[in-house]
Amino acid sequence: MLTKKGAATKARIIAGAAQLVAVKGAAETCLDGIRAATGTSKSQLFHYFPEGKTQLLLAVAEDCSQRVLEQQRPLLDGLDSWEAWEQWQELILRLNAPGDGDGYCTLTALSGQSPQTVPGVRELLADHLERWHAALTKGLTAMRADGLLREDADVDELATAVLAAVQGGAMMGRITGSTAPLRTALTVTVDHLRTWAPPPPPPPAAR
Amino acid sequence: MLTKKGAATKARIIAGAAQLVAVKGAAETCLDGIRAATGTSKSQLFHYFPEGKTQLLLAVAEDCSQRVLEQQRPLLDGLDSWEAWEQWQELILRLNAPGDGDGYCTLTALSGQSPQTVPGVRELLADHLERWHAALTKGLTAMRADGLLREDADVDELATAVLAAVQGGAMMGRITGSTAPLRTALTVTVDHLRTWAPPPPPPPAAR
DNA sequence: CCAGTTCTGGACTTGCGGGTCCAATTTCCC
DNA sequence: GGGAAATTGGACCCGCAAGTCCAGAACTGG
Repeated sequence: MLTKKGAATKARIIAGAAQLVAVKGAAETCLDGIRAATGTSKSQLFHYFPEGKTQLLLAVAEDCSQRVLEQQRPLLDGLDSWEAWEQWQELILRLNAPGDGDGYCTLTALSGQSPQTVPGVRELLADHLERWHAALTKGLTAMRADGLLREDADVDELATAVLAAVQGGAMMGRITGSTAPLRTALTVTVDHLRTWAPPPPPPPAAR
Repeated sequence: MLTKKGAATKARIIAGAAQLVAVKGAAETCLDGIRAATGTSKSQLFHYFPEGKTQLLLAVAEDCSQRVLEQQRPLLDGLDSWEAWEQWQELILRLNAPGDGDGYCTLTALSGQSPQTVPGVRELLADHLERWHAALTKGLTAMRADGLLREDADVDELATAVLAAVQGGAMMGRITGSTAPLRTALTVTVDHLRTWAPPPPPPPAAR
């Protein structure tokens, strides 16, 4: 049971909490801050999240995980050509720009902190990575089937490397306050994918 | 002024705090826990770190940054051959094994949390990455000079990519509880370095 | 060995933040 | 329109953890 108004309030709480977590970190975000930021009262917080802060943080993590993947669609599901990869790269860079931090910063903030604190977050993040990885793998597999990658390319490993580059690059970017590391890491890694393109066909006459 | 005994106590506090931070996270590590773990009293904590917890955490971060780099030496300073890179890879994997977390986990724990909380940590981490990056770049530059890499290789970018792979791989490993992602990311990225090796000299007779 | 400093133990204060409670109000559905 | 259920406000409690304080022990240099 949850009326339209109730659902709206709940969503508002999650959004506000995500914002605060992204800015201040999970531990430094107190319920009273969330209350103030969302124009709610303490009782509402516990009405919608009876188990308190941990449940709320978990909901925030779920929401952000969803959002992060959603923001990459439909590109993420169609990484089956070099053009698609290029567009995706640009999208990733744009999403990691200093701005709002619509989920990105929030998730990473949680990933650094809550795994030890909030039960379930670790599993959630693992699942998140898994889904992301699966999408990359799917695209690479399609490319291999299309002859854009050599038959002996290990798409699984390549996908892992790309994902690691994104995570690592983003983390370095957060620390240095620049998008350059992410841009470089992504570019280099996707360039690496290209080294797995089959050799150009020998000149028609030869062999 | 700091007697021998005093210095020992201070070091003990830092080490104990680092341990706790690695396990529970910075926010969840309370002074009383540190006190208990190091067999000290509250007054000692504030005697050696008058500014309290933030100062202590910063000291921990400094110590770990030092240690992380130190653990990689002397290999880190001699990455000027493919053999050296291979050994370094293995060392990194070993250091990121589940075990003790001698600095590794601590630093990453801090990097995810304290930048917003403890002033100075962000700068410290940026410096840490910078030094690490410089060492990688130095090795690659030497290799390029030795003809192990093509002249047009961008050693700076390559170093960034390697570093991102390490960071991202380690992060994914922490979440999934496996060293596989790091191993894969590192392997793939170092393999990429190899694609920048100059083409093998054409067979002596030919051309 | 003896001042002066450094080091140590532990009790105490204080504020903050998570969580509880209940009474009032609104919304939903019939 | 009326009653049950969902929603809201805000005062209150409580424990924990940061930080303070001071008295006493241990160490240092001359």
